[in-house]
This record gives sequence, structure tokens and C-alpha cells, in this order.
Amino acid sequence: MGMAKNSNNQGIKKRSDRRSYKTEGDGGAIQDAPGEEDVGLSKTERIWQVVASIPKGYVASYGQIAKIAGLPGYARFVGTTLGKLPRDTRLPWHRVVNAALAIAPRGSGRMLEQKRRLRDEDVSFKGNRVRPEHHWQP
DNA sequence: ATGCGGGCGGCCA
DNA sequence: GTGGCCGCCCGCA
Repeated sequence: MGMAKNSNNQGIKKRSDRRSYKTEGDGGAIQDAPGEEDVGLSKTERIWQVVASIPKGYVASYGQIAKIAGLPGYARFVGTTLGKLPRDTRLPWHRVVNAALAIAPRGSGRMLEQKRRLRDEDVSFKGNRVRPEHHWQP
């Protein structure tokens, strides 16, 4: 998603909204909530919840996760958030790929682990890309 | 404050 | 289909 050439900019609007509320880096609860149960959760927590809901055998993109979490435009933030997870996390971080459904480039070790985990769930690839039939559609 | 680099994502060659 | 450019947002120096 993202909002590259702003024409239908939610990005800009979003940004000003955020500013007006208050500066809360990440532990803060935020306002524009998608689901009511999620109000009060921090951005990071909301991202965790969405990632946790991806079914086994499917993948979702960073931008998709952000949007579902009610944080359009936060795709990169989703990436850095997942990158901070402890090594032994239960969260299925491996089910998150980029918009092209490719394993995001980073240290080859993690990339390999991600691909291996996905394969263990019977996710099939074409090169570095997950085949579209495994794209999660909530 | 402010500059810069990230597990990103559209748009347009 | 692919690659560059550039905008989005967050942390951190």
C-alpha cells in the first residue's frame, strides 16, 4: 500500500491526526481503532495480534498487516517490529513477506530460516516468491 | 533538533 | 516482469 505519489493520501492526513493526539512512540495506545477490542493496545501489540492471526500455510505482506492493524502506512514499522522479536518467540513472523510475496532481503540466515519454516507448512515457492495461492485473504 | 537508515510499497520507466 | 526513485513512519546517534 504505501502512499507513494500522494493523490489519495491517507498518509498525510494520518500523520497530522497522529500529531494532534500526542506523541507516543510505541508503548502508547492510539486512537483510530479498527476493531473495538484493539483500542488501548499499543501499535506493537496490535501488530502482534494480526501476525498471530495469519493461518498456518499462508502469508501476508507487511503493508497488509499494518493496514489490518489499523496502521496504514506503517509497513516498515511492521518489519522493524518483527525484527525485534526474541529468538524464541511463538509469533509466526515467518508468515510475513513483502508485497511481492518475496522473502524480505536481510541476513541470509534469517531468510533461510523463514523459507524453511514456510516449507514446513507446505508453502510452495517460485524462486524467492511465495506462490499466490498461499496469500492470506482475511 | 535533525539526519539517516531500515525485514516497505506504489509508480513509472 | 524488474529496478530505480521517492514518500511513509519509526528509532537512534
